Amino acid sequence: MTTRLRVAPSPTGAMHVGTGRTALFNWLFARHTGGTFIVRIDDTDTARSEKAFEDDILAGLRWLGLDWDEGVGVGGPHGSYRQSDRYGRYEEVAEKLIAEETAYPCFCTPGELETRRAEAEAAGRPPGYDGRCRAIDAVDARHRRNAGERAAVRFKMPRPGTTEFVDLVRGEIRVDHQHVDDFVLLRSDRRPTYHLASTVDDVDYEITHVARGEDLLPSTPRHVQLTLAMGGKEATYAHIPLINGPDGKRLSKRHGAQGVTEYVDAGYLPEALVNYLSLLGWSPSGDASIFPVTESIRLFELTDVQKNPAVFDRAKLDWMNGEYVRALPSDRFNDLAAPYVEQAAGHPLSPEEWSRFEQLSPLIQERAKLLTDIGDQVRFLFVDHDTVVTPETIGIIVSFPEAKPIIENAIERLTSLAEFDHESIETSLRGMLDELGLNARKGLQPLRVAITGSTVSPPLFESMAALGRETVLDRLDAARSRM
RNA sequence: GGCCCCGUCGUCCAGUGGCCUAGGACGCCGGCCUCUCAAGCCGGAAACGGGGGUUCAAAUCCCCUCGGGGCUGCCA
Repeated sequence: MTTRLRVAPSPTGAMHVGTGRTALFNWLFARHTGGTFIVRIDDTDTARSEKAFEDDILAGLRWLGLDWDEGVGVGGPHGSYRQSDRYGRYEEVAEKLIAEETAYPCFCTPGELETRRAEAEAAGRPPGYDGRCRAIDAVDARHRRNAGERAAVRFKMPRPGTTEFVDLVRGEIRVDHQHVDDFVLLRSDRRPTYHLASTVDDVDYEITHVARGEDLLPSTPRHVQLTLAMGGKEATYAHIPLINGPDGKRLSKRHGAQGVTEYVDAGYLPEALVNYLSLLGWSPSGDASIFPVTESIRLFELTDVQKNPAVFDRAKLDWMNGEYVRALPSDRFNDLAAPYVEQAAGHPLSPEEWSRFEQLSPLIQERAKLLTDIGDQVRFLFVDHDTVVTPETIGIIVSFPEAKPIIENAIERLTSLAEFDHESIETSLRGMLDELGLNARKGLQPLRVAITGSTVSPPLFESMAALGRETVLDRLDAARSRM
């Protein structure tokens, strides 16, 4: 039997990293088993669904490299893969269940339900639906509906009864229907609820494995009973633990970035995020922590997924991203860096400016954790001396002992250099250090600040070579005259 | 409140009765290297929530307890 898995995001918000991880696990399992991965849009919440969110989610999936075989945008044998296109089908199922008396019309209004819920809670009774309309005779109910009375449709939860199923990550689960109320299938405006739409689609699309967030675990009995009532084949379930913030609470806005797009913008590489996410709740074996996604596909099993929730650790993601950035082929790194370099420069780069960057690029690559780190490291290459040699930087320069002789000596030596390359500069300036009796640690800092405007920079000799003699002397000169 | 799920270093994982004086990774601390910063190298602190059992032997099995999370909508 070939596996069919789906991810069914709801376009009521931007794509969350939790959605990304759930999608990743579904995708890994589909790829591991040679099955089919499907993307369906759960947009039955018409009030909150937005096309822009759908676009964000699809873009996020693509960015992560989670390609799908069937679904929105690629089509397939099951129609549009967008629930708002399938209202007719959901009504059809609901009516069929009413006819078979496994569902019934409910004439209670939202207001009535609300007051009864409040009463039940006050009295210490379970707040779920009390089943009032379940007792209405089917013929009477039909007359009332024919007469135009508004009704929702509720599922007749088999009672007494229990649902038992084997969850791939949690093992055997058993729930007494006593604790599951008669949930709404179709709203009184004829739109389906999540439970109906999702279950009907899973049955119609012949989904074999449903891997989703643990928050859906309590409603799984509803889904399996509904599936059975439809005469469908039960899927195998796997409930994946949620991702928490550092405080142990469900990951949310106050924990910082939670949208996949935010990670794109923050300069993360998709391979790094995928690698990191795959490790949240799962591990390939032993000690490996950096490994290609092909390795995850090879080894992934839903049964190996962790039961307990994981905390999203930004620091570890950052480290991992650095690993991936350093591992990039240099031309690939340059391509990725280009927009950040231009942004730092404030203008499109001329070929000459680009070659300045390229000279330094390997050293930048080693030092970048995030792509967004690049700008600050290269800005000094493209600005004029007034931006670098400011009153602030002069203040820092003069705070170093011997700053003045260092700068004067350097100007003299660099002016007379035959070749202005990294080796010549280094030889020359080390000669200066000897002459002044200074070690490199102390003696080079004033120059670094005068050249780059900061005490932290790429290696100095290479930076000078990339900048070119004229600019270097210009900055040193500006520094000397302002001290 | 009720129902369900979960509980190994700060964090993510390994560990499925003896190989555990509990292993790795991130982070943290210290050192080395070093022109700053990274990277790299070396070293260190750091956990089986608690209590009872079962067993020759328990992080691993059972019970209780405590703690955390989820659900409890005509949201998904």
